[in-house]
Amino acid sequence: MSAERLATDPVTAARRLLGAQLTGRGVRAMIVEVEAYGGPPDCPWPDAASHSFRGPRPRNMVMFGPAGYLYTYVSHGIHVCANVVATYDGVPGAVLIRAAAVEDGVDVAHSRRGAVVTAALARGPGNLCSALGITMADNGIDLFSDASPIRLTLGEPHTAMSGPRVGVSTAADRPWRFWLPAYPEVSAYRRSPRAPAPGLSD
DNA sequence: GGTAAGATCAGC
DNA sequence: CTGATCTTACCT
Repeated sequence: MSAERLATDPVTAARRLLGAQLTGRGVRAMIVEVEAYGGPPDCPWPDAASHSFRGPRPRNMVMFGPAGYLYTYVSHGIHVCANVVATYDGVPGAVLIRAAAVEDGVDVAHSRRGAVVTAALARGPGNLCSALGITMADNGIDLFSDASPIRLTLGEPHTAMSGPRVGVSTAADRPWRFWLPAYPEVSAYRRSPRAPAPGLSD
């Protein structure tokens, strides 16, 4: 069971997810950009930017479960974003999948995204879920089960770049985003307009 | 029961 | 830079 390789701190899990294959509904893509998210103040990896920071809630329950499960949420009422749950059962942590390079099923991904898009079909967490057909109905599924419509296959370690996470208003300087160099799917960095001046947070 | 903010994206 | 669009969480 490869899920054991994700039963570790969110940063290590994030690095291990780079280069992994995510297969969903006729599309196979290699993960090229991720962000680590931790838990409440009293856990080993406190993280004010994490959805689990204020403890378990109906929405974030799966973040508190075992590693290797899918946590989805709706952002700004518009986009679905996908996380892979990390850490140990009972300790919250997750890795947001921000971008992937579509390697198989390009036509399927293309039809889901719309005619205008040419390259970078899965650039950005919302676009990625759109391309792979991931919805809120997939929240809580086991990514390592043969029965799941979305599946994950880990690969070999990669050399990664790192930097601050995109769009978060708290802990804005923490370098918990990781990506593989030279992929056009990697997002441009955008600091949240609500974040304090660089150097003053976290 | 009201309201404000948000791990986004596309179009000016 | 701004608007779209809606769920969640927190307040009264």
